[in-house]
Amino acid sequence: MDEKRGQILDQAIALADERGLAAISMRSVAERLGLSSMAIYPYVGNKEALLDGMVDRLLGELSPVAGLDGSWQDRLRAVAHAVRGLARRHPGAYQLIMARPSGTPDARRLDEMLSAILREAKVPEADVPRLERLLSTLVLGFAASEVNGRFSATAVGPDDVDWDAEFEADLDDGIGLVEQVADRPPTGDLTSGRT
Amino acid sequence: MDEKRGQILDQAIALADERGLAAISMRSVAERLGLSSMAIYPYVGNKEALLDGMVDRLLGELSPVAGLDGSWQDRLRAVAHAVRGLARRHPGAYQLIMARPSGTPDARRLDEMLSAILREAKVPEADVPRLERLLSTLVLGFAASEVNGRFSATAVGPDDVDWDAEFEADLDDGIGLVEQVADRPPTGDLTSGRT
DNA sequence: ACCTGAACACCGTTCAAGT
DNA sequence: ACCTGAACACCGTTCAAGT
Repeated sequence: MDEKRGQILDQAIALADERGLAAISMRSVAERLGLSSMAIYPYVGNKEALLDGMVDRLLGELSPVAGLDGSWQDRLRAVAHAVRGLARRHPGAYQLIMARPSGTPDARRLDEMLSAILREAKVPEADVPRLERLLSTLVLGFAASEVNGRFSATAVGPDDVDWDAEFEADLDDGIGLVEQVADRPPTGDLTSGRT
Repeated sequence: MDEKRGQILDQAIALADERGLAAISMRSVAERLGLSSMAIYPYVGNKEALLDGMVDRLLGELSPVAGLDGSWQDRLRAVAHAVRGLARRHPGAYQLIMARPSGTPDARRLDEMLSAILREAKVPEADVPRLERLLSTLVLGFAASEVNGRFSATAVGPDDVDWDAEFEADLDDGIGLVEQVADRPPTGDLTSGRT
């Protein structure tokens, strides 16, 4: 059953958020469902596939934001806020998204949302894929850093950082960057190989 | 001895690059040095500390770029190229840098280089820490993505991406973003708490 | 001072077996 | 069809012991 697979992934994500990624084992996840470790193999394949499944399930939480309308700036803000919310709801599991590339439909949805936004911003077509990668690095990276503390080592002195304000300022700068590229002759096609 | 610790870390990094991060175990690293697993504990502490030590050792490879002169644009390019080179020399070990925050002296050097560059670019002092975090996310994130294939799932169709050209274009946009902030009234101080 | 080896409580995964 | 339990080759780490 596909529903059982979903339950397993949800419990794995909950366990990662509660006890950290290191607490994830085939045994611990199965135990959370009252099963022996071997009982979950038919549903998730193996541990690697379990982790990939968790990533995909997390990205699925972003789909509500796919159907929004409004200006491209508003939609970019909405996507970025959705990613940040995902990271905060899932502080343990989120870093899997940065660590594991994923080519599933749910994973592509984020890319497509960003590409659509860039096209509406009149970014030259040749720059869209590159800027899409740059933006997603920025959005995913900001959320990851806020959550996993890469920046806490960096943070200056004893002051705390106002992450809400920093997030909005970064978003403004990201929008400025997109506008800058849109108002400029295209960089040239960066793909190689036969078209 | 501190020299022995260095040898252990170097062998651990080499092993990660050759066989992947999953191949790193206290036993496998020790075996590479002809030792039993327990023999390396006095030098590296435990496995977590071993991984942190690897991160710090990797970041140490960036120090040659700290003493460069030239325009801030040239120096930003040099830092970014150095990070990218590090990722390409160490495709297996590099992702530890993204995954593990580090507060050691070698880790701070990169932050300080970027902050110095931003100040020379006349970025308002209140924006320096934020932009420093944004830039390092961009630089580290780009290198990580190129190396670990997060983007290969994203890449459009059957075409290959010219990463060299994309890297330079991203660098241009990053410089444009810095100039944009430098030519603007400051966003206001984003740190909270008593000064 | 530096290293080894046995031991313990874990892993992921295979396989044969149970209902 | 779905699940269990024993087993195997691994882990990280502790501890007592060797030189």
